Amino acid sequence: MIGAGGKTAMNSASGPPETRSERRRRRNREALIQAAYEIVSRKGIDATTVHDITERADVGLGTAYNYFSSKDDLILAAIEQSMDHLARRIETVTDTFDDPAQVFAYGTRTLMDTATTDRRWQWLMQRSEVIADAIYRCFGPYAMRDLLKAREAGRYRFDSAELTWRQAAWSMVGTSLAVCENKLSTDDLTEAVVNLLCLAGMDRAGAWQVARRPRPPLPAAPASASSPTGRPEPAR
Amino acid sequence: MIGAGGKTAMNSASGPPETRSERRRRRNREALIQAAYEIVSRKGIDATTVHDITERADVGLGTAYNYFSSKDDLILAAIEQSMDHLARRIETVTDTFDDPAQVFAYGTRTLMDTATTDRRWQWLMQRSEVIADAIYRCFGPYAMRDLLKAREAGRYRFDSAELTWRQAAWSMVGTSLAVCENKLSTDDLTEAVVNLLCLAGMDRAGAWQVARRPRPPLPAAPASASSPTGRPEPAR
DNA sequence: TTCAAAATATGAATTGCAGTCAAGTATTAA
DNA sequence: TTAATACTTGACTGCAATTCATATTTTGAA
Repeated sequence: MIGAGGKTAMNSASGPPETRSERRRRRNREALIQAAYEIVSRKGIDATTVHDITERADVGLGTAYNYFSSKDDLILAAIEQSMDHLARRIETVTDTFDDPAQVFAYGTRTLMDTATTDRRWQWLMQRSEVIADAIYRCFGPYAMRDLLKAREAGRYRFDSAELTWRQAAWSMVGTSLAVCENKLSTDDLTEAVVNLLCLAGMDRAGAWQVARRPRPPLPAAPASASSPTGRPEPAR
Repeated sequence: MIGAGGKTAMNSASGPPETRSERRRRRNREALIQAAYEIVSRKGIDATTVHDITERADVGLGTAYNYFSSKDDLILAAIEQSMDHLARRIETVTDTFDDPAQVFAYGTRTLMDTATTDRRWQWLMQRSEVIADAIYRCFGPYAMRDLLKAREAGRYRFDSAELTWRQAAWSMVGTSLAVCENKLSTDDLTEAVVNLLCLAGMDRAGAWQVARRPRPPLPAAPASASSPTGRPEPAR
């Protein structure tokens, strides 16, 4: 599982005990999401067939449609789970920051680093309309909270957090995609963060100052969601 | 034709006279692009089939593949032509501006207005990874020139025009898409422009001042590239 | 003007995949 | 034990992109 196994762990504590069939349903659903994530990571969204996924999840083809309304729906669930997981890992680091302006800066930078470094994310970048929206939704609650905190602290100066975050999310996708396609270098990411901080209303000097601070590493990811680096294979 | 018929007009002035077959090739190519544009405008990219396009262009199905390597390639050509046309129309307006900071502001605002208002563009937003890249490339030469001019004039303050424009292009797509999907209102576009001006290094007060200036209308579009407004029909 | 080689055009056939559904299997509750 | 219900399954359907063998047009040399 990717997104930390919430349900499994909570079972003993709360909720009605699962029946056999509930257990099977949950297993199937999770297996499908996990399989989808693995195959997409390897081949990219377009080259992944529903058959690939169900085969890997070891269920019948039709079963996928008992849980998800379409191939895209299934893959989206996998993407969201992985984003959710990343958001939590980022949170454990930014929780230790003193400067509220640095929280958003670290988050956006780490997101772009991951998108351009992790083989799994690189494929996703190709279908950017899906990704951008997923980023907006999955990281949105964290990001907007961080934006607002920094504004209250007088570090940022924007009008609508929602609009600012939407623009930031899309620009991150554009920037990351460009890095994946070697149109930008990894070094440009610092400047990209600077621009985002300006978008959020910092002055340029202050933005450079924040963006240049050393970045503590993320906590290690659990095995099934680890972050292999390198180029995806040229499948399809 | 959409993107102003360069070749046709130049013929009498320069270049070797076209042979019959060159003329036919050009006619076919243009007919395909025009047909692609019309059908996509009506039904959206996904619901448009190559068959639709060749039928409308009045050529055989296979002919499309003599000119374009794939459906996407063909549709991309149509999109680029229409963007090129819009860029020129914008240029005729911004040529009259005195404040260099206003040129980029007008361009980005008009682009988003068009994307959210013109039925033809609304469909394109659905495939945003295609659009964002096309915007980056087609409007890039104009946009980066305008960015640099404004920086020289001391109105903007960014580091790399390329990066700034890339981020701006993607955020415009994200913003426009959100407006198309009624997640943002048209009124938010002014603020979106303000944020973009901040991205380019203006201070917020100055940005609001520029973004609020009255915007002269675009020159009327030629018939084949006119801008019908309203929602696209819910095809597919 | 004639003709054959080269360039194009054409649409029927191929290919490949998303999604459906009738039939089979497991689970539940009485 | 059994009937009803819920879920699983993979062969099948439908559709659209792309290919390719054949037909047509164009060209230039004789």
